[in-house]
Amino acid sequence: MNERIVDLLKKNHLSITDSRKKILSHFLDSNGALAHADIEHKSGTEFDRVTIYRTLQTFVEKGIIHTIPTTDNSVRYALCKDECSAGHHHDDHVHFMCDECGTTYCLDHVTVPKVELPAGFTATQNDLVVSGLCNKCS
Amino acid sequence: MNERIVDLLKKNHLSITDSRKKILSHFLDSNGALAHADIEHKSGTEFDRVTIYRTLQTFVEKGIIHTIPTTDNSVRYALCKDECSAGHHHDDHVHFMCDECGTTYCLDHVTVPKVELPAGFTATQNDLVVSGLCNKCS
DNA sequence: ATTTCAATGCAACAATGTTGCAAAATTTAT
DNA sequence: ATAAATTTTGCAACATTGTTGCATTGAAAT
Repeated sequence: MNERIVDLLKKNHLSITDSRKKILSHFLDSNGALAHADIEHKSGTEFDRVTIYRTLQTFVEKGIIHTIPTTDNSVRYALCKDECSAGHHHDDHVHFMCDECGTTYCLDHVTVPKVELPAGFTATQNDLVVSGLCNKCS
Repeated sequence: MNERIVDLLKKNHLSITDSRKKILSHFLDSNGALAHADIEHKSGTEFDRVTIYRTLQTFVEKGIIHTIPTTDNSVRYALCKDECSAGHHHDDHVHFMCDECGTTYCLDHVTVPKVELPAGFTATQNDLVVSGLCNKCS
């Protein structure tokens, strides 16, 4: 587990620091997506708020995590699949937000169907946000 | 134009006030979606910030406008189609965000294809967020 | 081990959103 | 049309969220 984290950081030419290792492990531990506040609570007073912001920013830039569009417009992050972190070619994501418990799931196996766009519009990324009840709440 | 606004407010049992009329007209004037900040700028110092927040909240509750999930997690609002404002049965939306100019378009005529969900998951709403270049920026 | 460079913590700030309450405006009833 | 009842607004104060500059600390390279 710890090796995987260190590898991920090395591969992206990032210094291996406590905060980065801890924050990455939070993502690996949780099956869902995390908001900044979640990480702040999980970490207690271990790290400065600013450090968490900057770490998340760095991870997004490196393609380790990605932001998720949500219906309640709260900022959430989730681990990228390998293909995503490799380059900066964005790919499509399907996410499920539970209206009851608020958990956000990444449905990686579901493919986003391509949609027809009006003339002159070109798409580089498709995000499908499905909301409803998850398997635990229904 | 003004009649349509008054009708819309009356239909939803809302008092007809300057701020509501003005904010609604901003939505009718713009083809895209608006953020709170957009409305604040368009309105100048005419209304208090709090009034704008509360007006938008009210409109969302009444189903006059809806929030849009965005990739940059900024809160945006757009007018609902009639079917949407009628009841509170959410329906599916397709939105397009231009990476260049940031304009958000509601693509009402595009239908969201249903996706297969894992067992135990039930969907009540599907939002598809497509990003790329709009017809003006490509 | 020492230098070099990157990352952190702190403080201060900016933006965004919320709440309570009195004043003003709108609607309803007389 | 006027007065009472209700809703909406503006103000103030506050809470949350996110950003920036800079000195200090820690990691990496020589």
